[in-house]
Amino acid sequence: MTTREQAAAQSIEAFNATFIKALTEPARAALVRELLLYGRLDVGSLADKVPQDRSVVARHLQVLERAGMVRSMKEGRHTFYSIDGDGVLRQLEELTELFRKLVPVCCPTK
Amino acid sequence: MTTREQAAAQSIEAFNATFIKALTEPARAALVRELLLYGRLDVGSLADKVPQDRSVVARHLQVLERAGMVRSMKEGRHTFYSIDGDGVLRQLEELTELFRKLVPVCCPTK
DNA sequence: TGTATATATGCACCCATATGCACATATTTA
DNA sequence: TAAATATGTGCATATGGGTGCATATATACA
Repeated sequence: MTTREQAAAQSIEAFNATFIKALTEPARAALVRELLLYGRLDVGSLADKVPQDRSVVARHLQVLERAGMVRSMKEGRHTFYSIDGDGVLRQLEELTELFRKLVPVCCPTK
Repeated sequence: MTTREQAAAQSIEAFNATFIKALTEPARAALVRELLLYGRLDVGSLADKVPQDRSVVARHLQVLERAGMVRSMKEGRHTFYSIDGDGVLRQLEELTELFRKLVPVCCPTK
């Protein structure tokens, strides 16, 4: 496998990252926005701020958590969610660093 | 508008960026992969390498171009596409830098 | 000119997934 | 224990967007 093939494979894998896909749904982006604003909310409070049903909100939050965008903390009957700032930043930095190395190999400016 | 509200608005806008959404479609990712491998191809050559119809490939390339992922160059009846490596890297760096500033404001680690 | 080639667009179809309801599960409180 | 509250899950439906066909547009060549 050539360097170029490796680079192509790596970058595709990186761009396919779950954490990027999670944000391409407007409803999920709206939830992220509320969490950025308020820092920490439970499912019900979030559901009050968006048009979707509580069950839908709960499922979107699960997707965001699997994607590493948010963390959850159970407290009694409530589940509080908050943005995983460090986690997101780390993923963004890795993606940027990878692509920084790839550009000279894959797609040099003529 | 508070600093926090500004930060939330900025980051949502950034994550909603077209260039991120463009890559979450497998067919488009496959086209990017071919372009990373071969550097520069016209629509027909790309269509030969993927299962989709030529019309579909043409449309995906339009999306990728609007997203700043690829550049196009018309030469006669051919349209050649190539990865906009510097453009992609710049967008990734801006996104990372923005979020780096946002984390202390929006979502500090407890 | 006329024909062939390359790409782009209008349109209808289909599929993945977002959605909401009903219900299940879990926890608190009277 | 019973009732109320908070969240999660099964299931049927709706919807957005990817898909291919037919066609339009543009360029090259005879």
